[in-house]
Amino acid sequence: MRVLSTVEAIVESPAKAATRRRRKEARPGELLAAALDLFVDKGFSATRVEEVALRAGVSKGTLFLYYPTKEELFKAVVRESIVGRLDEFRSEMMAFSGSSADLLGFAQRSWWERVGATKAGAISKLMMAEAGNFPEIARFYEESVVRPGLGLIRSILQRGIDRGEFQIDDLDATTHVVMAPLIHLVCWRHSMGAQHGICADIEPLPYLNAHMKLVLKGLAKR
Amino acid sequence: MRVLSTVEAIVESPAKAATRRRRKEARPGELLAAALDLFVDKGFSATRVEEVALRAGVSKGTLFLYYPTKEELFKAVVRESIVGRLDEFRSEMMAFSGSSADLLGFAQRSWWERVGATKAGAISKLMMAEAGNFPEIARFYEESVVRPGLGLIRSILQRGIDRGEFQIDDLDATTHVVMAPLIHLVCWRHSMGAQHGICADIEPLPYLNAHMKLVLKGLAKR
Amino acid sequence: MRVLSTVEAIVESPAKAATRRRRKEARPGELLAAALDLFVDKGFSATRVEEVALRAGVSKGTLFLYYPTKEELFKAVVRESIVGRLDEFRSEMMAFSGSSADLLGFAQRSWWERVGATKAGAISKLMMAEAGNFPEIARFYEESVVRPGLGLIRSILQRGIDRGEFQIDDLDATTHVVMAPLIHLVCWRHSMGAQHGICADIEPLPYLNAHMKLVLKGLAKR
Amino acid sequence: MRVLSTVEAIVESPAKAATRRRRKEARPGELLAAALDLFVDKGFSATRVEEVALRAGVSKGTLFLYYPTKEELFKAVVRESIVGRLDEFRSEMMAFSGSSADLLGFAQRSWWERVGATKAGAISKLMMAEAGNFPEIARFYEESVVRPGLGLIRSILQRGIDRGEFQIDDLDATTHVVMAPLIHLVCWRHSMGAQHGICADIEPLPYLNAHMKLVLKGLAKR
DNA sequence: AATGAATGAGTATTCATTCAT
DNA sequence: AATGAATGAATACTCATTCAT
Repeated sequence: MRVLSTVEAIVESPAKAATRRRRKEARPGELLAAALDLFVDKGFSATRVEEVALRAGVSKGTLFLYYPTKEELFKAVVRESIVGRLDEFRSEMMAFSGSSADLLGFAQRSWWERVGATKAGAISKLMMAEAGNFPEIARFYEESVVRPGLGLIRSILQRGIDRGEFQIDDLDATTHVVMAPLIHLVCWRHSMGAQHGICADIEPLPYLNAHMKLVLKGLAKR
Repeated sequence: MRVLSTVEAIVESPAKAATRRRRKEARPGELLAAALDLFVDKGFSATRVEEVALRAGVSKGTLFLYYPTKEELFKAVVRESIVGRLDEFRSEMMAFSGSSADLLGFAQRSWWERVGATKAGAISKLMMAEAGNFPEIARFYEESVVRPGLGLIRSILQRGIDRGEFQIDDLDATTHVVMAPLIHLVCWRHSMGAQHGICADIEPLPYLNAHMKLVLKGLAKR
Repeated sequence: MRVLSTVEAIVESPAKAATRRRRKEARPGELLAAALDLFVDKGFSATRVEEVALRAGVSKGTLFLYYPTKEELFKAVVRESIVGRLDEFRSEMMAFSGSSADLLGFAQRSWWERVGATKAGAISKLMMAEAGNFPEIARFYEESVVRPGLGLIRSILQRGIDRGEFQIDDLDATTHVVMAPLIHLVCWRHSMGAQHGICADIEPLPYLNAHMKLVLKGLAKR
Repeated sequence: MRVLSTVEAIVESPAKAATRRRRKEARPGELLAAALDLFVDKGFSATRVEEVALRAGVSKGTLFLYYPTKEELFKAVVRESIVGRLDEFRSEMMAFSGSSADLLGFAQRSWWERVGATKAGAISKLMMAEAGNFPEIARFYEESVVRPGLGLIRSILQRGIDRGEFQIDDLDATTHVVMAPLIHLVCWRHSMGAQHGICADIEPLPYLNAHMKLVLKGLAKR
């Protein structure tokens, strides 16, 4: 038995409604962030959905309102952490006008700042660990992340060859070799390296510098 | 300390006893081999102990006779797959008298043939995936594999510097960078690459060649 | 007892208010109709309240505004589907002046047309299925449907005996036997018979004819 | 550290082994009996598998050792309670040499004693309640129980016609009508009738007598 | 009154582990 | 030592019910 004052009726109602709506729109993001943290940390199976929900500040039931199964949640995490990032990169590369060596260095730093050093970087380790159990996701990941990523590096190397800057015998294999230390870095940081005080982590900046130095000298014509 | 009843003592023939003893001694190895396969393939949680037992040709109960928990089984798998290979390497390296470039190439090939291409190589992927859930075993792995492995590479690089063959600014970081593509190769082969028909695998030999070419040129003095 | 705010009072037009009131009065009926359909079809447990709400065109929350629990909804469905039909029958029977055989045939057809063939007929199947879980409602059903129904048939049979038309040894048992095929018909139609293409349904009219023929010949004096 | 005496080794071991084996062979039956009780009583959904297990004197997990899902358990209950019974009947009917009226009476009594009055009788009610949720089981039930059952009655009626004992217009419809009171009896006894002190049950023997009397008179030639 | 987002108790099912034989 | 039947804790997912708007 509640009597609304005219003031309440006008002012309070829309405000509250807005709050609710804002929560609802924020939920998926909050859930994905929580899930990303936990999946990366403990792996897929060892993560309990209830934990994810609690970390996102909602109840178990609410999670299932947004993602119908744990597996779908996992897929959404992978998708969300990556989509769009790569297109961004590609257009930047296209616009680059300096030497191919500089372009490669620029690409490496961009990747590190926008992916490798962020939570999204952990996805690589996650996929490494769970690909065997989720062929469907593995395919999705390879199509939408791995292949485009390799393609990007390959196109830089090709550009270097075309401009007479790089000398490369086996382009495909070399593409993999150039990318490998980057993947390795994020995998390490989110597995062994995450065991602080137990395993030594890799210092990213010196590592990235050494990587670029080695690669550029290794690729250089002459 | 169990005393055989006369009935058992009479019934059991010497031949049978010998067979059984041989089986018994082989058991742990069979179990570890089966477990390694499955752990590498599916990860720790997704592997059911019954599957391991079945693949090893024994019953579930028998497995627990040898390894009191699934975690202990996992640790035993990692431990067993690692022992002693590196000392072998080290003494070979010590004895090597050619150029440091040749030594590095030799080390890479030895590693690939004796570790990377074998089941033991899969351990790297397994540790990458499970380090977070097994800190103790991660430490063990770091101490007995990672650190010595890095040490080995580092000593080769140092040898190259000392002999005026290599020019390296940041030795520690470069050591990691040189090793990274090797770890990456085995990780890939046992995760994404294992999804035949779904994800493209890396061709190991061209990849290893490209790796060595890039690294040697990248390290070379002048 | 809620007091409308001035805003609401001003904004809400008389037309809207009327519409809403009409809707509001119609709600319980729409909900019960939807619930009846689903309960009959799928049983109590397998029916989800959300489905009921959806079918009635309201939200889940609204349903609970009218019926505080699913059980109460169920009871309301049964109660509502039963009320008052029998009194109608009774007075028609009282007024009947033909032979008792004709009266029995007339009663059978009336029942079929007004109950058996309608949604209300489905209640028998529902009660058969759920009596064990709803003792209170079973009692209610027995008192307001079964007993009066049997009483009606019984009084027709008694009329036949009194008028020298029927010969019956055990009146109570025979009453049950005469009624049984009718109950069976509706139960069947709403269980096995409803599995179109899977189970053969019973053709009602031939079945009812055969029933009447058998019963009348079986009851006839001589 | 346990020392077996020769006596134990010889005597105890086989005995115990036998006990175990006997238990294992008895399990399915015990589980089905428990499940039948509960399914009949509470319906499929309202029965918890753990209850079934406990009533059978085993743990939840053990039940799933024998039946992989609740639904499979249900199917097994239906199968077990019925299969074979019908073939039994059929051969007895074939061998019958008396009048068709006697044969019908004999069939009715046999059914009652061996099915209707036993737990298996409850299956009819169970199917009535759950057919909508288990089309697969409904089909199985109709094929293996309903159709053969109706066929049996139909063949008796046909025999009566052929021998000039019965006069029947619509054989198919009449078959249903003759069977209906029997199905009704078991449905009633396991739903409304089971609510002792709440709903009046049907007395089976007078009911069956009245049924046979009505049917025989109703079918008789002349 | 109406909504639908949120809740959390409840349940089928899995699987590491135990233990009688 | 070996077996495999039995256990029961753990967990994904459902759904009646609540409640802020």
